[in-house]
Amino acid sequence: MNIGDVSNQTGLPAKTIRYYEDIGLVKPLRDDNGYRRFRSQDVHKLNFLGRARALGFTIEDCRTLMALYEDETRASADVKKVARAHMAQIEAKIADLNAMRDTLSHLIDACAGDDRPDCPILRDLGGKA
Amino acid sequence: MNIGDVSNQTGLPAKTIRYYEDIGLVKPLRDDNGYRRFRSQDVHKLNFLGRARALGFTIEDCRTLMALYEDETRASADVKKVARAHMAQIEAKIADLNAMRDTLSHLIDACAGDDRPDCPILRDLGGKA
DNA sequence: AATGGGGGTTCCAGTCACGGGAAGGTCAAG
DNA sequence: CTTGACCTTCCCGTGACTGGAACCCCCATT
Repeated sequence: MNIGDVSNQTGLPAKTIRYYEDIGLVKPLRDDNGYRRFRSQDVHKLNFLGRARALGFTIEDCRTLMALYEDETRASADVKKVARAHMAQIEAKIADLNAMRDTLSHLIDACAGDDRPDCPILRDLGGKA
Repeated sequence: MNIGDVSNQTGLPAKTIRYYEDIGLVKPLRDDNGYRRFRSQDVHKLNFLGRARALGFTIEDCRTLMALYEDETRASADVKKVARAHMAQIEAKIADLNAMRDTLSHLIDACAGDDRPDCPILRDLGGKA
């Protein structure tokens, strides 16, 4: 398979696939004309990566998870540890965003949103709370 | 005031303050020795920027908000529009993260987390759902 | 044989909002 | 006079790509 077919099958842009090769996540073969030739195991790996990225894992996490995936003697505890650390990050991010949203929500509600200049949002940002 | 004092007063790193000057958000004066000299209005602007950034506004949003802040003839509707657009982004992000967290949460719960290799997390990533 | 179009390739630059660190000038205190 | 804490500019790196230029390859049509 050429990169275009793989892109269609996995939903990953060709650019992204090349990037993943660059950083050593996949190692497709090469045809005589220089084209990448992807085996089914490469496609499988790329699907794995796509799903892991969709769950928000960093590339380095993906590298770790791939290694565990391919290691028959892994301990599921190691996988769980990575997943838990990642979930903690996500929850922290959600908490930050919720705080922002709550503040913004109050300010937006308090703002008339008409053609007059008076605005609680700018008052707050200006520090005259 | 020199940059260090401003950094202490605003809580912004000196690097950030220099960066904000670079991109034209503040325009401190200069002393003969080349040091930046910040007037109170500069400090005020930087505090504004710090608060806007803490609410997650992009630098370009900050630029817009600053311009509105300094425009006596603004319409609060314009401010509200920027804030609403930003809040929509935040809510979209929160929704994404919540979806990730829910999926991760299920997978983590299903994973034994012991020394055996069997792992639902990897099974899911591998596509054998 | 030339051409056109739709593949593919590499490499370079840009994104966003800074942070790290080097190399060097300035200033007040001991 | 030297130390140490400031300040300056400049350039590189971050994460995970994306866009674009310049070029090669292959098949089909004129």
